[in-house]
Amino acid sequence: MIDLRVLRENPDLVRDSQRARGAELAPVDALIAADDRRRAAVARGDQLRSDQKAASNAVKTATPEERPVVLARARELAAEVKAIEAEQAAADAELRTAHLAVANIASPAAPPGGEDDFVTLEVVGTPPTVPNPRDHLEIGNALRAIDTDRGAKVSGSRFYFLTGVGAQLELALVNLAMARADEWGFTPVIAPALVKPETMEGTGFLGAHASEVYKLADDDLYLVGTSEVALAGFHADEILDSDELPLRYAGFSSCFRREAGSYGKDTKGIIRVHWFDKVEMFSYVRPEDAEDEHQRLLAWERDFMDALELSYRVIDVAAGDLGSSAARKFDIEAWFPSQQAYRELTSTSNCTTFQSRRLNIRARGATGNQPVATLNGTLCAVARTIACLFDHHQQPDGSVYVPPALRPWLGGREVLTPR
RNA sequence: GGAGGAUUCGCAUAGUGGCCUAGUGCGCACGAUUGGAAAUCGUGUUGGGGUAAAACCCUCACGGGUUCAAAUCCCGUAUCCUCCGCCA
Repeated sequence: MIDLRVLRENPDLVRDSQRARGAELAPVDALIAADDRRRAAVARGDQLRSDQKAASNAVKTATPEERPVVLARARELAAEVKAIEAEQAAADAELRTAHLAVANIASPAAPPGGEDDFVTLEVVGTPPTVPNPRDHLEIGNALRAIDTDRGAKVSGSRFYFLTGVGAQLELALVNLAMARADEWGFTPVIAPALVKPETMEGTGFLGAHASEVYKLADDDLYLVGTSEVALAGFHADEILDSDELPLRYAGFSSCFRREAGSYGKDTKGIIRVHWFDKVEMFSYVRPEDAEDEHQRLLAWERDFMDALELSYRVIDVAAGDLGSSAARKFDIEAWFPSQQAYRELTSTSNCTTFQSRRLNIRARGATGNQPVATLNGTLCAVARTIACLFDHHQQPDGSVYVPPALRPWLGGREVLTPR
């Protein structure tokens, strides 16, 4: 949710953001109107309640003669209060709906435009030159590391088994990611993959992308698409101590995505799947520290890419391609030789105070209690990272090079060789 | 899945229809006292809405209901605890 005070004082800031996102302006005007209506309803309701309270107090001090009159007046006011409260509840609901319909105010620094209007900030490393590169699935099959046929048999399309060295590679990546995060000061967390509707809504995933989310109808629970959801919900309805910020968590969980509307995209292999495991970084910071923290998260993501010896580029995602919660987003896209293309491996978003308003997360400070800023960043999305490692580090002889950082968890192996 | 019990301002508690504008202790903050500290004493200390600032309104797990009036009575829900059943 955006800050209604900002909207009241500077509505053009919000309108500019909507334009940059390529979104409609109507929801902004609807929100302004709903805010006005609600405040009017609150003022009327408060006045009536005050009157009714006075009338009710008069009942106990009334003499027996006065009592019938006083009581009648109190009854009348009670009925009016009941009516105005229904009106106020309707105005509240209307405001909430209008409020949820407006995305976070995009950073003025975010490039305007849509998916293709990103700005490349940096290109790191040199893409390897592999003659006749094979894709990750061919390599994974040869190594008996990835089994999508049996994944499909057991669970359907976009499912897979990791077997043998594939399974070990997942554990190696997760261990490396968690060890690094721990060094950087993150609290390691194993997070639940099932969350309540209010948690899912609070993180902004039930808006435009609701069709991406799996729901368990019988239990009123959602499967998370990222541990960001659980890590954001972790401090919901809490007032944090300003002095203990920043709070940083590295969460591991399975992630589930319906991938509705992505038919035909990345159907081969494990780049786009319905389920994968991920280590996600999540920070709670003071609002004024959010931009610096965003740069730190990006730096940590790059550090991990560097440890895996991948070549990649960093892009500044355009306003129109931001999630509804994000004010700014940087993606790291790694080079896939078989596709001769950069593909997204990590993504870090600055959600400013948008999520914390929805989830009611504040910090106690000198100027009162204020919403905190939340930021998230992928440390390692396992399946896609394995796909990239196979593709990127394939050797002409069919083996796959193992970067030193992963070797401690792979029995010291320097290369993976088909048996 | 079944049977009981619990949920009050950071923590512990008091509170069975109007004097609750929620008391007390601990903790915390500030001040007094002190050479400095402890102890002691005093003051303050839930959160939100609203306003130019006030006034004012809401908040006793949450949602309904009864009543002129609800922390208190009634119904439902959630969470936690104990026991039974099942179970990795």
